[in-house]
Amino acid sequence: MSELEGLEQESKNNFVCDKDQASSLKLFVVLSKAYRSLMDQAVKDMKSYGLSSAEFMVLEVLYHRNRIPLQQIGEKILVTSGSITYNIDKLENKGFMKRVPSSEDRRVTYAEITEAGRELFDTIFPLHVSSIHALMGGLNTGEKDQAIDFLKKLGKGV
Amino acid sequence: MSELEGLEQESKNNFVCDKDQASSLKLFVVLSKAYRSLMDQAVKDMKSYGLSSAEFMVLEVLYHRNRIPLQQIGEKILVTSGSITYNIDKLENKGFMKRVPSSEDRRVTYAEITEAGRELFDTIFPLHVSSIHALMGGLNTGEKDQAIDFLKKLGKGV
DNA sequence: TTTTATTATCTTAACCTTAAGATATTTGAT
DNA sequence: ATCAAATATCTTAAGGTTAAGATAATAAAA
Repeated sequence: MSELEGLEQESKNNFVCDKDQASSLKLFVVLSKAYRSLMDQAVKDMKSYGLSSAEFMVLEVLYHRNRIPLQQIGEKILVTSGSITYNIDKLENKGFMKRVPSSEDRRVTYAEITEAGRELFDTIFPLHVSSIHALMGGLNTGEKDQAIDFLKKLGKGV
Repeated sequence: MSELEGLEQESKNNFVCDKDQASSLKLFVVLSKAYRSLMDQAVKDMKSYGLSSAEFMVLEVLYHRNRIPLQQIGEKILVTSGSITYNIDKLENKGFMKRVPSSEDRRVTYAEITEAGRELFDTIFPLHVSSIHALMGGLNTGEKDQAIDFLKKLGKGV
């Protein structure tokens, strides 16, 4: 299939931005691409354990906190209450956690990891970490530390 | 609301990974957070022009290519054909682009930017660039260049 | 030439997220 | 003690993405 059919022309764009802006834009594009390709792989890894990325993150929180109000999970992983309800329902149906009503504050429901959930996570977390580590193979340790530093600054700058 | 109700305990986690893995994981977390907070702001900016981020990206491609097969847009911005159909429909309804059937290959439909689309993008692209530039204020120019280098390596490492 | 494989677009259903708002409970102010 | 504001969870509807597959057209192979 030929791609030239008469009218095509490359770059009518006559907007030129200064060098600083250009490098900011480039950074944004490169960051997006890196994030997407890494996250795609990470998601595949989590799916291979039978968990969506949101479920994985919730379970990770529960693994470290054992019992925590639903609300606080949403704050930690930055999703809305609707999404928490949805994902907690799924994890509860799978038997990896259960809801426990608070006796102190009847508005509150705790999420509590079950033995099955803990066993699952004991198994998959090391696998996941080593999968992430492999993804980061493009940088050596010193570069990673610098990259961490830059990305922290970027995140805060917003 | 007290957060301690009897059974809580911090970190039952007894999995310890080596230092390299730990810094890979940290990098992944920091990258995710930076991406999300930057992208949240960028999306707000695009919404302020009346475009979703996907619509913005499609229009950006069209602005530079003028006319391009639908398929190739999906390849450029990494979305599936279903998503292209959805977003092209919206842009076409808004009058910013139109479908043009190829006369050479009847399977192919070109997306072609309209004058209205070009005018819109002439207006909003400089605004968007300066908005992105502001978001990147956490790093100076040299740091940006280094960050770009690292992120390229990371993206390729996958 | 006929068949087979590939390609481009569109359709549909499922999934996941958010925003808005409903309900119930608790806290704080008067 | 009462009323208003704040908080936690859930519900619903809408937006947007993907995966799978339907359809049609072209290219390649037998």
